[in-house]
Amino acid sequence: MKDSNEFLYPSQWLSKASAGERVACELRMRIISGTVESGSILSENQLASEFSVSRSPVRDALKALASENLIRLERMGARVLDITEKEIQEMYDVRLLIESFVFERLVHMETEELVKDLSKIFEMMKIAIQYKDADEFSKQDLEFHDTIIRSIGHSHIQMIWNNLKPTLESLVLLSMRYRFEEMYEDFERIIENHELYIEAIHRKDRELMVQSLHKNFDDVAKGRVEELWMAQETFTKGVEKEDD
Amino acid sequence: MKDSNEFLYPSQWLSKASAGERVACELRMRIISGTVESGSILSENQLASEFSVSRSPVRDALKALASENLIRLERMGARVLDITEKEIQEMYDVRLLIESFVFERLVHMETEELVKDLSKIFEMMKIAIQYKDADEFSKQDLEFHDTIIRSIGHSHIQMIWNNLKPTLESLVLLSMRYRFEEMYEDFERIIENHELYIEAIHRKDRELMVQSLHKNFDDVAKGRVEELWMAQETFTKGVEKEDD
DNA sequence: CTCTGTATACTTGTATACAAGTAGTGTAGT
DNA sequence: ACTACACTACTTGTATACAAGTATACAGAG
Repeated sequence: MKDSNEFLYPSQWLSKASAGERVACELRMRIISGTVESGSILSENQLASEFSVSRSPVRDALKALASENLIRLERMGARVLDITEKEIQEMYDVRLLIESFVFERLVHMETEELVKDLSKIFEMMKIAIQYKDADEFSKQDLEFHDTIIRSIGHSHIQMIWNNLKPTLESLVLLSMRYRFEEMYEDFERIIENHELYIEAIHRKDRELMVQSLHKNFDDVAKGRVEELWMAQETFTKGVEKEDD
Repeated sequence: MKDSNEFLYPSQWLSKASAGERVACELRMRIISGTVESGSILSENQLASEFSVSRSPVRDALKALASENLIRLERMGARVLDITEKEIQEMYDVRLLIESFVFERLVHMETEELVKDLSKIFEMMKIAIQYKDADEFSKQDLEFHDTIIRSIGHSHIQMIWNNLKPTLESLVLLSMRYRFEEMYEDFERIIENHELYIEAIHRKDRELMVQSLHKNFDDVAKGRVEELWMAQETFTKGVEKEDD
């Protein structure tokens, strides 16, 4: 019964996805979780046979992962890059850069609609926690930030976010699965932070925004990377429990 | 003799490029210059036959352009998005965001090597102006900023820049070709600004940095978009004069 | 005339085939 | 033992083939 699902990425999320996207999502999870170790060389043919698809979708996937800086396309094969503390910090930098920019815009905008949308997502996050559904929670968490960023209608900021999002999605998925298993009490705080976040947007309180922003970032990755990497076996096990 | 080169993108720059990159670069120039108008639908087959390649490289190119927000991949065909004043302003936002971040890092770094590298590029820019080589000047201008951004070794900031760079390259190419023809006197000021830029980095003078940063941005696109679009015929004519 | 079904000519995504180039291996000659 | 050369195994990039899906136009039923 253990072999029911060998994939790290939630298969339900891929219902409408092409083979290329499937390969990309799964490969991304494996790279970020460390299931495929950094430094190893991936070849198109090898991946094609591993995922039982042709080289075309694999090529698409590799291009996508390369643009996310998870692999580097070399003359022969694609080298898996490692995700160090530095990489995480860099993503943190970019998120801070983006969301600070977004906030600055939000202060001068009508945010009523946004706050309503965020509240809805917030409620769904709470439900996901109640039902201990790490994947659903992760999805809503990403959707939360996506909604905020989308709201200012800045296509180039959106582009940056869109490029960062897949990697972040993987990180959040892995992190949340781990914490549902091992640090369930974390979620009380996570929920509080999101509530604070909404409140900050509602009140257009820049100080509060930055504060909750930092707290939120800390919750996802910062300072937790090591225990994240230490717990790979939890990630791989954690996949099977979602299907209730 | 007018048909010697129907391409907008400098063909010499593509010597080591794959067919996919060629298509992407040329198509990008056509979109940004307005040669293919916004709203029109590009199909893979049509482009394949137009560029005399197969669909595979065309697909690569379309994916690249989609990630740069120049086209949107729809169910049937790829819709060319238009580059309005708003888009230009957005790119300006991102550049300001990136380079401000970079500067903040540079202030705490050893910049001697960087200043030397920039000085070299600066000299080459001056030569390019002397020889009225708009394409070479554009290349060096891009290389100038690339060098600055690369110097802080921040892979995610680099990613953002790498995604922005192709579009910017096209914009700069078109802008510079136009100005070599019509506004040659501009270059004195452009050169001054770059000198200021180097000086700012050398002295680690944040105020001067921001100042030259703004001046530099203004030089590329801001406030000049309209005359840029008005002068499409100059762009298309301007291609043939470079090959001396 | 309007609505509905269907034929057609597109589209995309995937699979496969092929050409050209590169790393690594082994072997022959010194 | 060591160098030179060629041969094999891969690699990538491109071309082509095919399956499945979708928009358009047109014809026939109401």
